[in-house]
Amino acid sequence: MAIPMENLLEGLNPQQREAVTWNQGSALILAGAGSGKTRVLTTRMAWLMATGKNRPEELLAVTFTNKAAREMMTRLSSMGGWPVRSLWVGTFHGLCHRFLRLHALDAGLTPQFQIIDGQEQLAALKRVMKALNFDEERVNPRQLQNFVNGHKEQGLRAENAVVSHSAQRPLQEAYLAYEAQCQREGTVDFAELLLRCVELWQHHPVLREHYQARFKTLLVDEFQDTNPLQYRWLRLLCGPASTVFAVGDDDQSIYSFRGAEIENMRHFERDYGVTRVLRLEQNYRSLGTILEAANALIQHNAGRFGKTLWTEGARGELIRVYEGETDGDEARFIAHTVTELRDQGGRLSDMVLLYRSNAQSRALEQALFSLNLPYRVHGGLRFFERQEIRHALAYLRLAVSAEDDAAFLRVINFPPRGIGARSLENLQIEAQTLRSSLFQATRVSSLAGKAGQGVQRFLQGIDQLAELIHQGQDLPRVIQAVLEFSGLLEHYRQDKEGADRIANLEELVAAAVAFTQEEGSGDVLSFLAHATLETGEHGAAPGSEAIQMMTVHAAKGLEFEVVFVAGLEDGLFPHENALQETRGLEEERRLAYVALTRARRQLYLTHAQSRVLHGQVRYGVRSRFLEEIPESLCHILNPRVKRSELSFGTRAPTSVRFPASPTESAKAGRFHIGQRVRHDKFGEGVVLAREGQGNEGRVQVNFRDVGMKWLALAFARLTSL
DNA sequence: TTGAAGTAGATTTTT
DNA sequence: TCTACTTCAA
Repeated sequence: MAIPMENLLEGLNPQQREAVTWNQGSALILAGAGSGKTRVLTTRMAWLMATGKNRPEELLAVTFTNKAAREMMTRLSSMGGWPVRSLWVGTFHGLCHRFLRLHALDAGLTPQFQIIDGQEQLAALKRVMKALNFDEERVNPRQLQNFVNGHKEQGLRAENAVVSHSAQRPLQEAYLAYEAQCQREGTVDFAELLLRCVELWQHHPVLREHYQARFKTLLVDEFQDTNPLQYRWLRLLCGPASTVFAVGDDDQSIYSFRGAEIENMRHFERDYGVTRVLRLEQNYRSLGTILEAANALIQHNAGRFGKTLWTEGARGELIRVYEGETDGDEARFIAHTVTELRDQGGRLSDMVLLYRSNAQSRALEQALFSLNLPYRVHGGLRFFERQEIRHALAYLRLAVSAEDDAAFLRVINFPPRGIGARSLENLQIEAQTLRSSLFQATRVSSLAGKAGQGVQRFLQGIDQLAELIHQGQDLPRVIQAVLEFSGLLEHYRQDKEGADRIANLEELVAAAVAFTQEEGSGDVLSFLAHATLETGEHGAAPGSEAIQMMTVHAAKGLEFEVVFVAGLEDGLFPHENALQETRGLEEERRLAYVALTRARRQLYLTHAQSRVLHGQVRYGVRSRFLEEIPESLCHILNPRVKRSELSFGTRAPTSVRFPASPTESAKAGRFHIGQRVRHDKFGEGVVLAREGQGNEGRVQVNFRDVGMKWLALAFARLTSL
């Protein structure tokens, strides 16, 4: 044993210790925010192994994110000398993928099956609709996607779909056709990974019993986020002699729109004979006042398991509440405060700016920018989601599986080879009569002769690629070959803005090198799965000194010294779509609870009297969630002053305190925000926003005559007035 | 094949 | 009001 037992349990509080050493069957651990949940989970695994209760191969731990899975692995390996790499620790999707690769044929899949992400799924559904001659007016592709995923998350195939209105008939029909199309093309979407796995075990009792006997302990992280399909998955995998160790927090359930059901926690109690729920309530993250506020807020929800966070630490400062006059004012307040905190020695990377919806980031970014504060917005495109990367990988996919029409369509005319919509239509017809894939149809079609060498070269290139893969050529070299023959590099070299894309393509080769080293093999299929399943972190680059900006959803699981929550108005947060029913409102409240509990030391809650939304000025009321936090915990920064009492005439106090003054924003460069400028063609205007550095960036200018324009500084002839 | 022009849709999104 | 996407003309 790598670590003696005493050391393993050392430093755990009594509740954590009880959870770790639980010995009475399945357990449900109610783990509050910042209560050391991951530590308990990993120590539990280590304890099971150290006591000889389980051998490593008898454990299976499942999480929702790759990050969480990695964190568990890292902690485990720091705890001792177990063969961590051989452990079954991963995301639901990652583990399902593993099972399905092992038993592809039994699951009714081609061994070359490819995983598609949400975007590719949407594209696939649009193709289905086209094939069925469905009007995008009548059936909305997004709605169809929700229909499909919603059903899959409930474990329902198209044939069993719930069709309550006649308007849903077409949706079911499309779902049915989509299933067939995926089967034909050898693609599997995210929900399908789970569903196939469940069906695999249902249809193959021998397999199911094998795994049931093998995995003695199943550990589940973030249990409150499981959907019915995942619940069933777990139920099937858990054998008569196995136990489940489920860790979750009903108060942090914020993904019901993705099919998650908190009720699963109640079902769990019932189905797994849980007699006592263990609670981790001691919080190691936040100061007392912050916890008090969070506790008070969440108490307004009904039907909770119930828990109260507490800390041995100090109470800390009061929560600062600021009411802006406008959203711009709110943003300037935050930017000013950030500056102050930084000047007092605070680190920007210890601060986060949270909001309910991405649309809010704009105004906030503008304010930060004009004070020259570096910021980092989370939630943009991730590495493997970039267009050029998708293209490159599509070539790879096509080489692996000629049936993959989605991949074919992505690359047949990119870079352009003169294959227009017309030729594609003909191809499609040809493929249909031949009952073959588009790629195969291309081989025999007249198009190959007519449209000339481009297509010939394309066909040959894919064949050669397939040959390289067949020979076992190493992955980076295969990708290099893709880049060369496809013409992607050449294409982006012609493109004015292609430099970044070329850099990313080179990065792809680097990623392949890294992957090959980590995995110890350069299997193309594994790499493609990796690309879809692990879309690449888009978190702040480590070491970058910038304030982070993200939605509250994205902040779950993270913590920061200082947290700003902006836009606390009814209609925004809680969001208006959720105001109707209690369930929705309660989820919004949990979301607010998540937001508050991200803070270690300082918490700022802000809102605005008016804000511009969808181009219209909206007058908001302060969020009910603010009212639910005891006033005694708050320091209201701007006690309401009646306009008539002001000596500034019509100006409100807030706009006096936080002006977007030129002196502050001038630092932003030659064209600072608020700067009046002239353009040869557009006339006079005012700079409203700016992106990028120096001459590389672009500015948004509101021209008196022609309105708003974004102008690249490198090209636009702008003169300051 | 590109660009302009028009139009729907605008919460959150671990995989 | 903005943007992302489709449609239409050249």
